[in-house]
Amino acid sequence: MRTSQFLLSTLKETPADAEIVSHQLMLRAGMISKLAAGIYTWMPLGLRVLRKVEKIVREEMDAAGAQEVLMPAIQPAELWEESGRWAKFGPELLRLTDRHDRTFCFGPTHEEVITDMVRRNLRSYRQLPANFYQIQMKFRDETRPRFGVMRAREFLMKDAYSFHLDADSLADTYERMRQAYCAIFDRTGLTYRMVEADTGSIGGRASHEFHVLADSGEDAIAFSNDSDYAANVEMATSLISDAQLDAPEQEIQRVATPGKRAIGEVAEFLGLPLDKVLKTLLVKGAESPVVALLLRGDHELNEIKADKLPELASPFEMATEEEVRVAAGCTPGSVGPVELTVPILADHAALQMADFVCGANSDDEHLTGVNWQRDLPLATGVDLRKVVAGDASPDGKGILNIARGIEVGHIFQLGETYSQALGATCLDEQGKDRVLTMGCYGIGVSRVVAAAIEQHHDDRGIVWPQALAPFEIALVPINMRRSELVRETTEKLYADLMAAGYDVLLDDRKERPGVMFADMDLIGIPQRLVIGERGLAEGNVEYKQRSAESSKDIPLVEVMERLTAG
RNA sequence: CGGGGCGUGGCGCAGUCUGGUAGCGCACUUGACUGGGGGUCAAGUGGUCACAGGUUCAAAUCCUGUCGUCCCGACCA
Repeated sequence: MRTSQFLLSTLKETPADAEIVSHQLMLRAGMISKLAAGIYTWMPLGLRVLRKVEKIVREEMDAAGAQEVLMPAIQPAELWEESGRWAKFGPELLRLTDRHDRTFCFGPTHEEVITDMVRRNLRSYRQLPANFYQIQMKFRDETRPRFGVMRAREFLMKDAYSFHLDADSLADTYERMRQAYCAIFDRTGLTYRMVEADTGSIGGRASHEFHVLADSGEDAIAFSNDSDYAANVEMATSLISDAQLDAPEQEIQRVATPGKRAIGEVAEFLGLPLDKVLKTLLVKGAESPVVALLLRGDHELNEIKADKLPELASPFEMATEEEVRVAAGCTPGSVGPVELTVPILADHAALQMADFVCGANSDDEHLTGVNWQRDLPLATGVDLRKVVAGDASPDGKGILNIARGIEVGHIFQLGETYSQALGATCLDEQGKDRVLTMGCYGIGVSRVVAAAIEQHHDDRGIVWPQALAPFEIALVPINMRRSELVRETTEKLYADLMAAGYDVLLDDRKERPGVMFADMDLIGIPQRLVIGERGLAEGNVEYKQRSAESSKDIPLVEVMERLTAG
């Protein structure tokens, strides 16, 4: 491709409404163009990258035995009523009415459609297991679309659905998908982690998320420094430490803490570290009106874990100020477990505190020097908190680090939720009708593009991994219009590289070198060859990797082999 | 959903408070010079000032409403 025939719509200035670097760079590089909130046109440069991701995904899905289909973006409401999701889905579901007053939605996902396709077309266990995928635009009417294509309303997604007669078959395909996902993300050249994930309301046994690591990621991931263990922070279990409980040294004492409500204020006021202060949260209970949750002051409640406790109301909800007043007789800031008459659940770490501070169940007062067993009975220990960096890895190997990640893939075992609701069945070997069990596997294709930039950029622009780059090699001739030699050499190189199968971008614009360099850097072409008279006089061209600090001269005659060598 | 900001040429912004013929930088066009990291000079193109209504002799500017867009928040005691 020649720049003279390619829309290179680069900007020097950063558009004001782009918050994160991938969004800024995608706009500046001219990859995307905004049409409305969360809705973007993929321009030629951006589309090339999107297609690279798609190609990798498609190849690996095919290799893993999945069959490609393409389902409608517009889906009839009836189908969603059958699955029960027409009512369940909120305003995120974009609903439409056609001229005949029939109701539709723009598909945010395709479980219903695929299950319908399967129930109409699959009859026999001989056709199973079957795994279908598509790469398609979805629409979710997010409350607050942001970060460009990272969290867009319209986005390109690969979704796959597998169908099985039994759980073993599902587990087989699930494992195959897990491996296919690893192959896919390996090939992108991105640094990622596969993590254990919350199966959420959908249920099912196994669930893994794939996260591209980047500081701007919206999710926190905990992973061991000494094993393969990795989990969403929401999911990571905290190990019960076997450390001995320190013996009490202080007497229990009531102290005034006027106006100190937040745990940090109390600790600061008393001149104590956060981990000496016990945090008491009152939440709505399942059977009693409120339940107290105890955490060490420096730990945070993991609501996902709390939500799963049978003692608590589901969904998880904090008690109101009035409920706190009724149960503890004080404002939320002064609640403590001593002589509290509601059910108490304590995080394991909270049970190992000694001589700690807690609320006194009286406004503006706290207790110091509190100790388990002596001053109050040992509470029931549960896993309540979010893990923090430095915690022991739950598999017993190494300690946990925490990194930010961008969720780009999610696989999970769906079970019979949709096949049951829609009546997707097949005959088994005995000729009996059996409800199919399903797996579901997604990849946010357009999000991968943004995630790649979040992970690979510098102050000059994008630094594409070779596998995702819109072009692999940039040819930058210096003074092509004045020098016959430069022009001929460049044209020959261009033809040779194209013939060798490279995606090459020849910058044949009538621009000054600085402009060409800046543009090639901004759009992130991983390799660059500069052809100038100066170098050619020595028989050299200048080679530079986008990620490298400096360039080096290489003999023109060796260019082809040097590039092939990487 | 709640709160806040912003809508002025393709992009970034000034002008709004204090009403009086719409400006700057970048980009774009043409020419000259220049020619290895966003160059210089000159001449140009391009704007119903988001939209609707109102006040006024006069509205980008004041008032009312609508729409768009961005940010923050949705309760860790």
